[in-house]
Amino acid sequence: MALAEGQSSEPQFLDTYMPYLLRRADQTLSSRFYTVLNDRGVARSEWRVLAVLEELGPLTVLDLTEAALSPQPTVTHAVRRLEERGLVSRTHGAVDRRQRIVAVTPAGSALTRALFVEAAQLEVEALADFEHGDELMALLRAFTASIEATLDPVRNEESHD
Amino acid sequence: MALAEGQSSEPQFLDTYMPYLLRRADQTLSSRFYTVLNDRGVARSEWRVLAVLEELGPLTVLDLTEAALSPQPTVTHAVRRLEERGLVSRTHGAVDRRQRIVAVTPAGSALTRALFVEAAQLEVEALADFEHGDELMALLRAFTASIEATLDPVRNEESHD
DNA sequence: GCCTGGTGTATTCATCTGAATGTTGAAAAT
DNA sequence: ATTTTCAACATTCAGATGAATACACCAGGC
Repeated sequence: MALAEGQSSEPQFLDTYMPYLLRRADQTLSSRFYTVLNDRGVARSEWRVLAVLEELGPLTVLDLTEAALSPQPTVTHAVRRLEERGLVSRTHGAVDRRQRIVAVTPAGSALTRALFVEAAQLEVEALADFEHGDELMALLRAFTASIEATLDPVRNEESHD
Repeated sequence: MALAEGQSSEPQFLDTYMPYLLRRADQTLSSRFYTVLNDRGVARSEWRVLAVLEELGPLTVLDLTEAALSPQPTVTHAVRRLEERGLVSRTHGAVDRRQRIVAVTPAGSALTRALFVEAAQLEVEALADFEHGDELMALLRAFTASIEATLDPVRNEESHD
């Protein structure tokens, strides 16, 4: 990949552009796990829903949307497909009948835990040669919290009710 | 968001799962810029192509695929759409006539530089309240390099020819 | 009760994505 | 030169995505 002619005006944009660095790290790290998902016939949006449900327990669609970092229609579609495969169930909310409470079924939980194991293995391998994994995680959590505070300075409390 | 009943078996998977932390940081950080892209009618895959071309100069489709972190068909589609809008040009490779050399046009360059400005502004705002931006970036670069070395231990050299 | 405004979820539909495959050209072997 | 093999890119097509919108239900005022 030979370098080009002019282009000295924007010498180092990408190398100091945080979203690019984050995405590049994610992409590089996750590529092998995406192969696993493809082999299991699980879309990435479905994996995100399953992982969050397994981790947090039954949730409404809106809570799922926030936790799974996905738009609400994407979550609804993913949940429908997962329900058709018997991996999650949907029940009407008791207090608010508009809400749909989504929960993993035993089959869904088994699949998700199996994926957790594979994901954890790949993570261990990836972090084996890297000294500062804990430090990086701590910085990422702090960074995310910082941005959320900047974007939305009002509600510094969550799930307080 | 009340917590659920059982689920103490996997207490903290997501909070120590690097891809989730990376994605969460990216998502939170990039949400406002995605609004900018939507307003400009630029798909994310197109933005990635434009940004890389502006940064690195004319590239083949394969080099674009690597740099833009996108699958080859996605890049080809994005390039076709950008060409239809007059934002990039495609010429045949001189040495290898299978190759297509993709380059930004002046119009594409102007648009991309405008997007760079907006992206940089949002980045500055996001990093304003965060002390360890440089440290985080350095760790991300080192982490990505570490994974790449793990995945592909052979070629420790790139663009050496 | 009946509106009216607001929130949670589903649906629609145009578009994007990407796995699989095709096409074209280069390179090596004979 | 012809064949074979491989690499670069394009195309196809089934499915995923997500903005816009519709629908269903709740809550407050009357």
